[in-house]
Amino acid sequence: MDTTQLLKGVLDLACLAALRDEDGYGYDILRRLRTAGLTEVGDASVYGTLRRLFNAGLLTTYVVPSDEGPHRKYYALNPAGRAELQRSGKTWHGFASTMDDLLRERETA
Amino acid sequence: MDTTQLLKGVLDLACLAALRDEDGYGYDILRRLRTAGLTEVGDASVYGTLRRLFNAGLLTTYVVPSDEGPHRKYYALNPAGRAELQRSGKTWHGFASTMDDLLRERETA
DNA sequence: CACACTACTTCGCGATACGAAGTAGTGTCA
DNA sequence: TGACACTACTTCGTATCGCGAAGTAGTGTG
Repeated sequence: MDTTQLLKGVLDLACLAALRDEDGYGYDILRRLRTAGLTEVGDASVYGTLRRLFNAGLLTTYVVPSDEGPHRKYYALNPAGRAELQRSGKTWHGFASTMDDLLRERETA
Repeated sequence: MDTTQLLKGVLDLACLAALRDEDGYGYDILRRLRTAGLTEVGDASVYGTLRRLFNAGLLTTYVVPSDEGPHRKYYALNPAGRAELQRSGKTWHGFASTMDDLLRERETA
């Protein structure tokens, strides 16, 4: 189900969104998400999600050696990833506004 | 973690919200949620969630026999439930706006 | 040389939403 | 009378997912 994915799989969306404007590697995306406000995201969750998105054919990947530490596995959105980002972004907004309706005082009803 | 609960357990919030203005029994709450827009919620999920909320001490319950079918197990918010509704409602809004920020075009950055 | 930070992987756990199936009461329609 | 549909709830097994813990490995600092 789509809704099922949404009820939990918000991290997918978040990772896709974090990659929209710029390629990034796992550790960096982790920082982006935490900076953005998802302060409690675990590192393993992000790495796992990125791998899942890659396996789903939504991301491309390439390894870049780094002078200041271990190599970095970069991820980038491919067309399918962008499509998915847009699609599930819409789903999210729909879901969020449904929840807002539910939470809004129903005095007017 | 709180965030963990949020990432998936939105159904809890939805059920609490559905009970805010009026007591309800499972099947009815299922309809409320579906009417509200959560069209794909499974019945077992709702029943399970209500039982979980009850076990967590957030709901009271009472059985009412019905003339037009099987008995109905009503649930009602108790003070703890109302507190939780408000608390996790806030958490939800915070989370939702974080997601909106992430999804919003970051051109201004 | 110990430690901290970066960067990623693997493993196992717990929570949970779901589908399927079952039980049971009422009403309808032939 | 019997088949069926709708209401109302329960139980069971499954899949997914986010997470913590642990491990590997490279770099820089005290």
